[in-house]
Amino acid sequence: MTARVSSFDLLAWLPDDAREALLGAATVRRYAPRQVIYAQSDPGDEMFRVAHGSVRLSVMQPDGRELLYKLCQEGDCFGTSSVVDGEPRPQTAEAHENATLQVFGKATLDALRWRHFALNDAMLRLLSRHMRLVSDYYAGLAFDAVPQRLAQRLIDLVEAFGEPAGSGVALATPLSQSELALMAGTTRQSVNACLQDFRGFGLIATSGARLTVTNVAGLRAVADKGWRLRRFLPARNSTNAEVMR
Amino acid sequence: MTARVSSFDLLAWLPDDAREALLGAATVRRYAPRQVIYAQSDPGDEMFRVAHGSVRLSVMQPDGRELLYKLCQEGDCFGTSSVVDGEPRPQTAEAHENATLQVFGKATLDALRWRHFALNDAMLRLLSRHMRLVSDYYAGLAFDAVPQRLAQRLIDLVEAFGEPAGSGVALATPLSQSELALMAGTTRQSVNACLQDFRGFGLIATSGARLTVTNVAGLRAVADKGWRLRRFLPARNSTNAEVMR
DNA sequence: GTCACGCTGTCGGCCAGCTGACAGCGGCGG
DNA sequence: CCGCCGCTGTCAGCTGGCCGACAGCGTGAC
Repeated sequence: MTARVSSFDLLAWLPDDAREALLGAATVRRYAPRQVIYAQSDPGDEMFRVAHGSVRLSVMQPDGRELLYKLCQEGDCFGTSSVVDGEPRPQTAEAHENATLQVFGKATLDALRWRHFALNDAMLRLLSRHMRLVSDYYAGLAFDAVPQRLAQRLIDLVEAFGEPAGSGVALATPLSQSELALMAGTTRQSVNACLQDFRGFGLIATSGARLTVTNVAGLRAVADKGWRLRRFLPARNSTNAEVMR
Repeated sequence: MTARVSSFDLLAWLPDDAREALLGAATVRRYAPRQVIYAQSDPGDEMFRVAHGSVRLSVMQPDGRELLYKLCQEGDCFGTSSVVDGEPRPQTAEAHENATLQVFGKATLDALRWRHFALNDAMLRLLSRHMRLVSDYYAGLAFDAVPQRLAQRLIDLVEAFGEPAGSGVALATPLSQSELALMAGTTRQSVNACLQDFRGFGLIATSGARLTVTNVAGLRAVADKGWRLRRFLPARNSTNAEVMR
């Protein structure tokens, strides 16, 4: 499940003329942090692209629990499924930081797909990628333990929002432990325990909501091979030490 | 999570001329039960449609655990993502019963998408549906308890493979409890306990591997509202009784 | 200053479901 | 007929992680 598919930028896969046609047809909208772009199970026939800022994609369970499965960065497109199949929105999208979005209506997209055939390929590819993302993500939820999932989320985050800083990679976006919990599909308390642990092994450093990853390779090892919370370890830690090597 | 999307039949969404063009371009292959059509992480550029029989789609975890997330019935198409994005197969496909498949190569599909524009729409829709299926499925894994998941899987199964029989709907496909466990993402033992329980409440009847659902509405109530295994109930069962009403 | 609020850090209790183990049972091959 | 194999049925024991609770801390409003 480590095969992360990076880019969700429809425009990047288009030849120049098609890209320009799309950009010309786009409406631009701005959103404030936490402002809802669309809500799960709403009808909808617009696709979005993040021009600036970041957007949270989350699914809400009937019982009220929430899963934050993707933080979109600049270039990422979302909201494609409902445009394509006319079914309700499968997820909620809201602005994370201040966000500027390009909006494409279904009618526009359909028309442009006729004029620029490459748009068909690009949209197929986009859906396919999104599916891989979702299934990798959920498979992790079902099969990996909390520390692994959390490590994986941190890796995803530094890949998308990391910026070099001193002894490691700092996250450009501040994230509370509760938000991390939503991403990893666990509770704040468990996230806290894990982060303590990661810090203890020198994988990350924190100062407030500011998080820096100091050992990406180590984190990746945790995400791949597993890890046990110190809380649950018998005595002098063995397994974790050898994971780190 | 109850919004099941039923059909995955690309051909059903096409106008006659496009459908016939596709059928004309298809190769036909036959597979014996348990024969592998393609394996997860293989490269691949063919899409398949079940002409006859049934096909298991499963994902294998690095640790060897397996999840059987869809049993394809006649008409269902699969293997689309790799055709579209050229990435490795995200799942393993193998014949469940004897199966006859129509095979469509990437080159064929690309060419036909030019000549029959509707094929673009149909493929987009297919991917979108598949994504919804996968995410609903996994979300259930992450959020629902074992009895709910199992009930949901049984409902899916009767919808796809049910045939009226006496006092209920019988499954045309015999399924072992281990296979049900793979579908529900749990263990054989838990499946066993659940089935006992369901039987005790008159939701299902079994004779060997032959399974009959006698109360679909009741099962749906379990899938939606929850349920506790009798094993874990305090004393005289309260919650379950009221779920049944 | 101080109050409120949201965050981090910590702990004990609890429980669903996984693990491993074993018994019984039916069908099939030799 | 016997032995094997894969299936169902059952149980005791264990454990990862959820839940509720509470303390401390920093920041911003008034």
